[in-house]
Amino acid sequence: MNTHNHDHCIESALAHAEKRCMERGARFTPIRRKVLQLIWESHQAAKAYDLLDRIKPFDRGATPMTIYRALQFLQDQGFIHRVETLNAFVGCSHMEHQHQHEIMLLICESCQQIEERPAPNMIEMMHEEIANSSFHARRSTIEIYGTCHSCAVLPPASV
Amino acid sequence: MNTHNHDHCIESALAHAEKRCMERGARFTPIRRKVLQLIWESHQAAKAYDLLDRIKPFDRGATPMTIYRALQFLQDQGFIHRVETLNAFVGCSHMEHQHQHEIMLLICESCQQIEERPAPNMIEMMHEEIANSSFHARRSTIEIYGTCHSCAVLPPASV
DNA sequence: CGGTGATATGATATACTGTATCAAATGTCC
DNA sequence: GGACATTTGATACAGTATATCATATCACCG
Repeated sequence: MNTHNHDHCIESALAHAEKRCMERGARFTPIRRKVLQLIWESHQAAKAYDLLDRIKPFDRGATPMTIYRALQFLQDQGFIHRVETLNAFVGCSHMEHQHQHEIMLLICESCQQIEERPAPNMIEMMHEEIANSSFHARRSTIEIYGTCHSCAVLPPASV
Repeated sequence: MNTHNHDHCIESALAHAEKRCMERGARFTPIRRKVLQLIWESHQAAKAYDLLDRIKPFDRGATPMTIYRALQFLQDQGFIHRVETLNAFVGCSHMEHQHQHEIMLLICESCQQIEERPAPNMIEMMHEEIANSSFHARRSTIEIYGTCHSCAVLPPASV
């Protein structure tokens, strides 16, 4: 994850989002596009007020509402995930999937990069483990903290 | 979970906490005890500022710091869990366990009651699912939203 | 086209959540 | 009973998020 063409990540995410909006008749406005682009500038989670600071050079009148509205839209469309344990947001890297709630976020405590992974077997095991309490699960938030491969091998290269 | 002697829950939790503090040489001060008691007044998650309002009749000079310090202590001791998706706190009902991080919280969207359950198999499955990404997991937050048994059977009795 | 209703943005205020800091009080232990 | 650590008091402020009303833009249809 450390050695990749990150510009491609960004372009790909934006293109994918644009396509999805077309299909759904949703409006991928300049603000929404810019916020998504800013979020994708790294694989770390972006905080709302950091995004606000970073969008101001492009949108001088931006306020918290500007950001939170865009974030809400991007979440509704499944373009980003909220990282609950960080009060922050990260780009969704599995936009092609339907069950985007059945994922887990792997959060590296060393480099802060976040990897999204589908967790179908884990979710199935969860349903088994709650079966005898007769709880009907509808959605789940799964956030795992630890050390990513890169950081386990060598000191965190660049943050 | 709806039909139980809840006074017993509270007394049991307080007694258990007191015992643990004794063993560890930690101080179970009146403030800490009161906050834990208030949290245990229901099986729903308690918000910090609600706790503040509710402690004021007993501690007129209480401030946010009063609450947050007590919450920090109770968390450190493993007496409560933070519910990340709610910014709220709930009593820990498995104080006897050591691996108190390997749990999941089942949150009923109807009655808001929260059940804590150990999730050993789920955690093991998680480790399997992340093995090929060479991610080393250290701790996890798992919060499941859905419908509890009581609410599936009959309309939410009392909130 | 031009109107009309829905959607998006601007602008302001405010609510909610959580932490920093320094001083005073209390407990612990020799 | 004095020294040190822990807890609490008190004040300020940082960080996160939403409510609300006004204005602008878009989509669609007549």
